[in-house]
Amino acid sequence: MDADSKNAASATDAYGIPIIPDPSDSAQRKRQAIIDAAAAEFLAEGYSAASMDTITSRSGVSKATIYKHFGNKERLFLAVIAGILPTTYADLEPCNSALAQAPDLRAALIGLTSDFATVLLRPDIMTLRRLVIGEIDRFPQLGRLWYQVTYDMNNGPLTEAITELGRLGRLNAPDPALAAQQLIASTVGILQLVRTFAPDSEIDQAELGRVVASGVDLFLARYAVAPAS
Amino acid sequence: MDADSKNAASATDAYGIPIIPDPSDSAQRKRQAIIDAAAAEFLAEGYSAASMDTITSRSGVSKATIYKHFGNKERLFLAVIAGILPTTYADLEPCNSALAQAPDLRAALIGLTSDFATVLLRPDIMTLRRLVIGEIDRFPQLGRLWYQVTYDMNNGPLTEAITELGRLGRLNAPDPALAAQQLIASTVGILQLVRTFAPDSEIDQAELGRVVASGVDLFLARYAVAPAS
DNA sequence: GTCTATATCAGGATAGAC
DNA sequence: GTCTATCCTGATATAGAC
Repeated sequence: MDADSKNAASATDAYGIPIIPDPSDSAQRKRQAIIDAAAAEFLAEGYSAASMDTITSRSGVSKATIYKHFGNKERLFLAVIAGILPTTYADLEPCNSALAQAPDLRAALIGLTSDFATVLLRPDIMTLRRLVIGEIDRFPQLGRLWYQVTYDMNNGPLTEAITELGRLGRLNAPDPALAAQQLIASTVGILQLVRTFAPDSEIDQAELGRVVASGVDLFLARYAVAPAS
Repeated sequence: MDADSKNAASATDAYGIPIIPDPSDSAQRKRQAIIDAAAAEFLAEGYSAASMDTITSRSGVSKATIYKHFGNKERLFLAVIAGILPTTYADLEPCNSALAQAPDLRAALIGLTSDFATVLLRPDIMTLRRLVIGEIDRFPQLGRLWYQVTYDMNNGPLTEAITELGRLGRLNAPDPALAAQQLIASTVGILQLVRTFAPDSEIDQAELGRVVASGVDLFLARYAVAPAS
């Protein structure tokens, strides 16, 4: 389709300067095709039942190429999961910074936890989560990676926000890290637990709102500083 | 070692009455040996990586016998897990009934959730839990079974206790089922979540007590009826 | 770097004697 | 009911040409 390494030596940019392509340009595309095919297969079948033959046919690349790139099945699996994990949580980033300044704290917390729940309950993320949990004993690295990603994306920023709200005199949480865990657990965690064992259950928006609101009220009943009334 | 079906026809009890043994007495013992060996193999390797050959050697029974008893690998797996699940939760039964009459509600809730946590965080139960979660897509029945067992053993009785405490005027929980989920989630759930992804981490009793107590305080801050003070 | 063709072996499952 | 011996498919991984 596009320029390949074969004719790359004669290609020039707008200034007539030869474009030196990454010698592994085609290799990179193949590498990505392998990763995509492998991800689909691993998510559908799990690690052990996944077949390198199936990954080979779906990727359109020969099996020998896969082994040249990734060495063996374990390394391919780790590369695939480690590549997927951070990107799935990327949707959660923006919602934390404004929390400390929100005029209506309850509404802000409900919005935050609802966003968390909506992302984390997505079927593809739940499937990935089940896969990682099931393979933790075989791949302990994935547990550490999962912990780091969820901490950086969820618990870490939330803990900081709770600390800041404490400084502002709006919350009274002696242990902000634990308070953050409690807020997550009593909102997202409840819904996640049910969905973990019931993969095909629909995400009922009304139930989501009800559980999340009740969890936020639980949190505020314990940690909110009573306004002058 | 012991009496087998071969010489059973001549065995008599204390009254001289011939003991008619269950014709499948030896078969039952073999069946149990298969289940034990299979449980060890499945818990160690997962479903797909578990080997019927390994189960065969460890059980001391021939492979053909295993297939006569259980038909195929899937049915063996389901029989094993369905057999283990209820027994692992049997340790939780007694602690619920006395809850409504406890003089010190906070202490009683801390004791209850501590017992829950101590059992559910046991490494063998965590391993079983990871296995079931990882195989949910292949065996949706296990998800329903898991839900039923945990509901009957945990959430159900706890919901009833909260309802009863509401009738007694000691709690004010408009949705007892949700309140029960919140109590579990913000105590056991937090510890379980961490251990799910960190299989080798020790269960720190001090941390357990701290998290459980804080979760109970969270629960009571929202639902306890203030005593006359 | 990439492919075709193949080595090598373990997997689940069964036939048939006893 | 139980065993021994075996079938056959599919698995991961590699050798060697281009």
